[in-house]
Amino acid sequence: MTRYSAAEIEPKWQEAWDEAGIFQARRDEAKPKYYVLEMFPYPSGRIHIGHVRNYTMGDVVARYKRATGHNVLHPMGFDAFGMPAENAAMANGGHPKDWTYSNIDTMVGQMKPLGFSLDWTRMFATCDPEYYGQQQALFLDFLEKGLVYRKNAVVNWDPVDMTVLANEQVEDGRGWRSGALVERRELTQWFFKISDYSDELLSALDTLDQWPAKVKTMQANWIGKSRGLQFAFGLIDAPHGFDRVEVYTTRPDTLMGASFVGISPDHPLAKELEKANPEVAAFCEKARQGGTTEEAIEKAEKLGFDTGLKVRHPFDTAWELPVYIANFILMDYGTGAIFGCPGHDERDHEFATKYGLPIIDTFLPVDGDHDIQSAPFVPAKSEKVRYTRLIAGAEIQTGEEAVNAAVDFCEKNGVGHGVTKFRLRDWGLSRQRYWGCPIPVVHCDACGVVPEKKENLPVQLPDDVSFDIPGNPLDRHPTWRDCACPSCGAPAKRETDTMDTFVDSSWYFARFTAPRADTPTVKEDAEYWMNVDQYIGGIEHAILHLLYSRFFARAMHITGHLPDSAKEPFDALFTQGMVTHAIYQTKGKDGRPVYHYPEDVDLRDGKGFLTDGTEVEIIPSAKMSKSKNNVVDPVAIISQYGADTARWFVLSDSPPERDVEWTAAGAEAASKHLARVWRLAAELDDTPENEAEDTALLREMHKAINDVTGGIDSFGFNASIAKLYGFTNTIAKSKAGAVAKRMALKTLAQLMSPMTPHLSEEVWAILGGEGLIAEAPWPVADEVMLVDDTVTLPIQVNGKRRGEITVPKDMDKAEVEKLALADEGVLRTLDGAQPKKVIVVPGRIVNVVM
RNA sequence: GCCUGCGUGGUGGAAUGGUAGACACAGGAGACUUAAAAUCUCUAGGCCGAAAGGCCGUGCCGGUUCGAAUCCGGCCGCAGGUACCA
Repeated sequence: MTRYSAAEIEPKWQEAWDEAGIFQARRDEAKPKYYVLEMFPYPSGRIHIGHVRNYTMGDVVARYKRATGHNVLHPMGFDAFGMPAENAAMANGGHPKDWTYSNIDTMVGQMKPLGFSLDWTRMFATCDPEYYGQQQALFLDFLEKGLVYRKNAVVNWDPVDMTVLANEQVEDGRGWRSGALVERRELTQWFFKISDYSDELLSALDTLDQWPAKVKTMQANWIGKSRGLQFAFGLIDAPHGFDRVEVYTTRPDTLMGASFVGISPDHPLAKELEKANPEVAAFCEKARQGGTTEEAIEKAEKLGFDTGLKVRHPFDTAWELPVYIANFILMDYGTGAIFGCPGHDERDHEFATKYGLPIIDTFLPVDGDHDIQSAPFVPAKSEKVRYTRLIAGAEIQTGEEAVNAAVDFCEKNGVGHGVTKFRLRDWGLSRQRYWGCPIPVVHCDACGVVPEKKENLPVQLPDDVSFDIPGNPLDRHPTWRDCACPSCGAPAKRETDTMDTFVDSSWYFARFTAPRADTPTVKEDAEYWMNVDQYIGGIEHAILHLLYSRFFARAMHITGHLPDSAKEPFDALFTQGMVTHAIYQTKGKDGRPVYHYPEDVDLRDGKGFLTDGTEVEIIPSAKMSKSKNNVVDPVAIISQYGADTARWFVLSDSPPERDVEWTAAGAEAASKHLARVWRLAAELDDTPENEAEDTALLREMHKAINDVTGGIDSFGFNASIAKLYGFTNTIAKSKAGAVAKRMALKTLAQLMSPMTPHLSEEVWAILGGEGLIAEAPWPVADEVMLVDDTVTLPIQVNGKRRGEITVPKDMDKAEVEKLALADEGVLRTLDGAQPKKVIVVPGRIVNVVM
């Protein structure tokens, strides 16, 4: 070989690793274990550059940990259930199963050439009956322990297609296929009791010291612990059985600013009024229109309906407040009823202004005024304010203090009681869809809801289904539903709801420890491999997936499937940024957006055109998403430059946690650099030794070991790569002898090996390294070689740099000050003036203040 | 709407209280070559200046500090999440 050829060396070394079987994980008590896991992909069809970035990061960690003596588990699988497979079946015919497994084949075929150090023998897809059967077993165990139950909850209902829609399928309040106005409709659904663990899931965040602070903050806010007052307003002239309206408020201190009571359209009182009053019924119907997302509800126009009913204010029985039905109050939150305080709440202010309700202040800025009529006064709860209509506590106090005082006061006076509530709701897992894990229960006329027997698991999905009409094919399957009641044996019907795909991804990390076992986990394997030492995935999973997994680990512990120590299953978390790309969109005949692949769009002068000349609308920087067609296929880069170049390239430049707008500029340069490293090794001559040059090179080598290792340890792969560029330049320019250079190059190959494993093996072999570099121990920096004797200090005058001095590392402050004041640039700037003060920060800087 | 981040040259980015722009891309100049490719060398934030040097500069406005890209307050823009996309 006369030049670097990725095509020649990469398959060769992949074979060598395979033959040595070094990536197959086996329990070995003699070594510390290390479990590194990247969030497994959805099999959308082809891998995209974001996957390459994600899995390369994981592979760097896996290879580095292997080199530092760890017994590494690094598995891969597929999150294979979900809507896109059904959408594909609807759009193009075919079966979700075929579509999914064929995608998995393609993606595995694309991943293997990248040379990831994965234990492929552990691979599974969540749609394998072997996997989801064990998930059904978990479900039954959870059910037995009271962790699962049924209740009503709202879904997006498409009244034309007569089907439940996912939030994604609701566009501007209308069904994506029918175009009909979506309504919120109640359905009986299965729930996990995650809310029982709210407090624990919140407080345990403090123990996750290797998680990003932002993820913990997001989860804490999501769980949303609040202290408030629950009390009842007495209704005047209420319908029979409705003499009270129970409300919950986090701001009881503003009770004297109340101007109305609002109830949800799904509140029992609203439903009662609806029966007798067609006007109420019409309003409630309108109020139920639109999707179920928090965003849709919050952003919708605030609508209210005055029921004509009044309640008495608890502290002034002569004070009557009107009762409104309002579309922004959800039955799922709190009690489904609120009191409105327009003076100190944006939403209530908007509502009061619209319906001409009074706006009353209860507190104002400590010194100053605030025009409460034109805008609400909403300071942070921690800020001190001056109360004008005080319930309890000091006149001037923080909102927080006032809330506590008000709760105490109300309790003493028999107006309700203080309660702690959480925003976190129970996890609805029912999906009215085919391509998911069947919920293993049976509905029997005599026995009710009966769990399926474990020996009958898995409850398998039937293959003979069609997607030509909307709705759940399991509901209309002629025979699949029919079964015998596991309890009494009478004919019964299977549950046709399947599980949310978040269930599938909430325990796959545990399954990887024993992927073929005939129980969900195996004690010895779970105890040995858990926890995941390093979990790596997208920030988009910061809340739901991670919170659900934390709950699941607890539930699996309770049901005996995970040890107590695995209740927090991910020791360290790293959230890598997303790879974003512009979306190219045109409008179809029906006015709906049509998305175009980047490779089909010509960019000229900031505008994009299709091959037929049509201009496309460019939506900048969005998460790569199959449904938006803004994905970039890495195959072109891999086939042109090889896997190592692709790996090196996705790690260079951008810090791993940051989002990157994808651009292929620079792949060429990455490839050139790898070729250069290869050439340095291949063309190593036999220059005789030269002590000064050799030592200088070896010093740089130890610094490189130190810096590159530090970069990998802290997920600063871009920083490691910058150092590796620098070290390569140093070697190339060095006049050192062949012995020192060989040592430096072998070290360079090792330091690069987590990123560019194939090239590193090749260079290692060329230089006569022993065995596989993948099995060589990681180099260790010699502390002595890292220390420089002198240091260059910048000298500032009034914070502006005017010169620099080079001094011995440990020179004392007074001496440094003297030299600094003698500096030419300093003297020129001082221009004879006496410095007022000189600040010397040893080893860092000198600042002269004049 | 709400929660969480992010914003630095033509571009990706470095610097987490101490020399702003490391390293790299694109650019410019040059060497080698008949030529090209490959490789190598130099250059490079903006403005003024022949140079020495000076002034300005990290989304915008203000503050703290001897010193702020970094800390604090307000604003603008972008991204992620918002419980049925995964």
